[in-house]
Amino acid sequence: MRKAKDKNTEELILNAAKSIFQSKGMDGARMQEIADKAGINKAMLHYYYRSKQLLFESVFKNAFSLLAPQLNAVLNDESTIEDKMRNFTSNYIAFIVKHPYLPNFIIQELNRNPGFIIKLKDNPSFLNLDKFKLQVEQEIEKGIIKPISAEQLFINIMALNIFPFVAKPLLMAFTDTDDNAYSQLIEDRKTEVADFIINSIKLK
Amino acid sequence: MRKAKDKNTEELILNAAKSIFQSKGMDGARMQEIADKAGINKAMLHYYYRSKQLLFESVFKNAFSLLAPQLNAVLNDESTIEDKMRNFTSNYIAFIVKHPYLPNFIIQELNRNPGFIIKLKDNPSFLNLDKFKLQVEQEIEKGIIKPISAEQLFINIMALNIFPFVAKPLLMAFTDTDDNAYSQLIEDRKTEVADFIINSIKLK
DNA sequence: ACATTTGTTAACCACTTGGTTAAACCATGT
DNA sequence: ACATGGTTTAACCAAGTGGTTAACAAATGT
Repeated sequence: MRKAKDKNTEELILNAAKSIFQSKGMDGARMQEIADKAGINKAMLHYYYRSKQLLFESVFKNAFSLLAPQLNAVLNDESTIEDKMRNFTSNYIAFIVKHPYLPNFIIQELNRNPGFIIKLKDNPSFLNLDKFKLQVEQEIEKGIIKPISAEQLFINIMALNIFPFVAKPLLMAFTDTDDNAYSQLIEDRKTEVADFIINSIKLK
Repeated sequence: MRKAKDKNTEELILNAAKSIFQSKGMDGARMQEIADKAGINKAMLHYYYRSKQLLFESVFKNAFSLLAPQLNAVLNDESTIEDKMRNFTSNYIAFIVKHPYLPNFIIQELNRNPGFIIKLKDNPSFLNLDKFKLQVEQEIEKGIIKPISAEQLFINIMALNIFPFVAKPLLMAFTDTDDNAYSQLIEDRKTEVADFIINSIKLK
């Protein structure tokens, strides 16, 4: 029974920590609150993760390893850029709808501690734009899409997909929508964003 | 001499608070650190602003009142949508380059406390999309631009302009650029973003 | 000149913070 | 039965935290 119990508590802590860290950030989170949420004693947090910093890093790496691979999968598959866009926006928005705190959490904590990403870059499964870059250049040469820097295109894709989640309260106020209406806006973006990008870069 | 000294200290505090709050957020900021940065005693912070919360709100409102009016000015002027795009992206990116912490600060703190924006919405100078919405509908009807919801277009504009600042560490890692190269990418976006939007929505 | 108001300081305070400790608990192997 | 190992707990701790206080300094009004 020992191993089962171990994993249970450890996971209990990690889930509670994820929930608290992602909604309140490293600075706003309290170890006691995480312990309460996990339904265990505060000392257990330190027993399993030694310190707040290490517990936080576990949560962060966990979150990052959810967000990044999907990017890689799409960017490196064999479909055309147009198909990539339709595939990606639809899948990615659906994914973030299920994990709405994730992008903001990662962005916020990377801003708090930019050096943090250096460790992640060493990981060989870290996102690599080379293949996508090559494809963009080839499609430009073939006259399929208009000239554009692959980096700029990539930034645009990320911006259009992720920003509406990160800036939700601001955009809700500016567009004067309530929660339901905003969810509908997001839902519409699953195709809107792809259309917007393709319209912009495709040569007819 | 009293008034001059008052304003001096008060402003000293506000500037120090702005700097600390914008880089560390409400939770990460320490009153002592703000006092040190302002070169005054910690008690002065409370003498002038009563509490951390009130000092923070002063900084926040101050920051917000910098970011919002420029949006309003562009959205409500008389130029065509194409001109608006070129004008806006160029001006707004130049503005944020000068205040790089601003968007992230506002977005982060609004996520921490979404109810916070309700107070701001009451302000009559708060951003209003009605005129822009009308213009979009008119240009669609005239066959100048393709059909698109004004809200979606607005979100796209905001996303393309602001996201590269908010997600800078992440995008630097993904595009594998250093600080200089990234600044150049941003610089290029002053025209790139407008082109991207106009290409997408303009009918030829 | 002097009383009053405003600005500034150092010392202090109650409370919260992340983290520790020593003792208890409990499943297991012998 | 009992020793052993990891697991869990309550109580504790030092270092901060935002905030207060009482005394002092400086300017102002009369």
